[in-house]
Amino acid sequence: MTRRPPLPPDLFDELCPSPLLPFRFGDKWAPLVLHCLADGPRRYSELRVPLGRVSSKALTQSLRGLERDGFVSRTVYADPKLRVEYALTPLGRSALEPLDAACQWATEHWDELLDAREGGDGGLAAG
Amino acid sequence: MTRRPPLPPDLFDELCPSPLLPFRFGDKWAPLVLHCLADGPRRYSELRVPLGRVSSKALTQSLRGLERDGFVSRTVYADPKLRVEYALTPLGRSALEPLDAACQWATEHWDELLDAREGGDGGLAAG
DNA sequence: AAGGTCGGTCACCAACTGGTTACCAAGGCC
DNA sequence: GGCCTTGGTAACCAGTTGGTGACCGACCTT
Repeated sequence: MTRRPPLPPDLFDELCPSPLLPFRFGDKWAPLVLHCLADGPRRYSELRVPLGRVSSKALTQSLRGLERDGFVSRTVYADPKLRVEYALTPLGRSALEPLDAACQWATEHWDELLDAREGGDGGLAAG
Repeated sequence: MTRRPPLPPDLFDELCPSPLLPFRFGDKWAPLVLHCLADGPRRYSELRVPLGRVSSKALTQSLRGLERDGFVSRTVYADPKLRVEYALTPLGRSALEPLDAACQWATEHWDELLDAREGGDGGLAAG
């Protein structure tokens, strides 16, 4: 297992468009999970760090959904002790492209999105 | 007003990835609405045709959300009689790019998506 | 005058989403 | 032995989403 830096707790800070952009990929946490897996497999407990407010139930749900739909693979290692790793499948990796495109679009039009929201009730459509 | 063909009732047939793709843009109907507006303004009743199963309430909700977030504009004409037209704003038009990218991705990976779903319980994550 | 179309609103309701809390077994550490 | 970590599951509950059906005024046609 290559040594990669752990996922920082502030990976998704308040200004990151990912959680707020009007695109949804799967459920609430799915796009963030995919993003977390972009640079290699991660363990369940690793994923919880940057997501912060995710409950174990919600994360499990997201992961099960992503696994069921073929975006991530789940591998259990019992080497010396229990370890579960989630990794992107080729399908999941290919999905990062449109996901990133959506994220980049949101970043580019962030100001317009905020302008439109001002004077409204403060929520993106279903977002 | 240029003469454009009316929206066909079968615009979104069962095999069209739009309604099933795991990306969500706003609420359930929003991406379809945006797609319907791609080639020019449409009236409320025009939009109901291709959407088919949408209730007036749901369509209104979608449109209100898209309007609030700056994706579409709503214009009321009382010329001789009441007419309400919805049109894409520049922001809404720009959003078609990542939306189409997502749709194209889903089309390209349609087989894989179906394969993954077989043997599952038949639903895309939150889709 | 009667009925249809247009563009909705309102009340009600069922299903789904997602959060909280408690709980669990297996293994490691002190 | 006792507690922590890991990777969850189960029960409960509140909020949101979205469907149905009734209804509405303004306008047009017959």
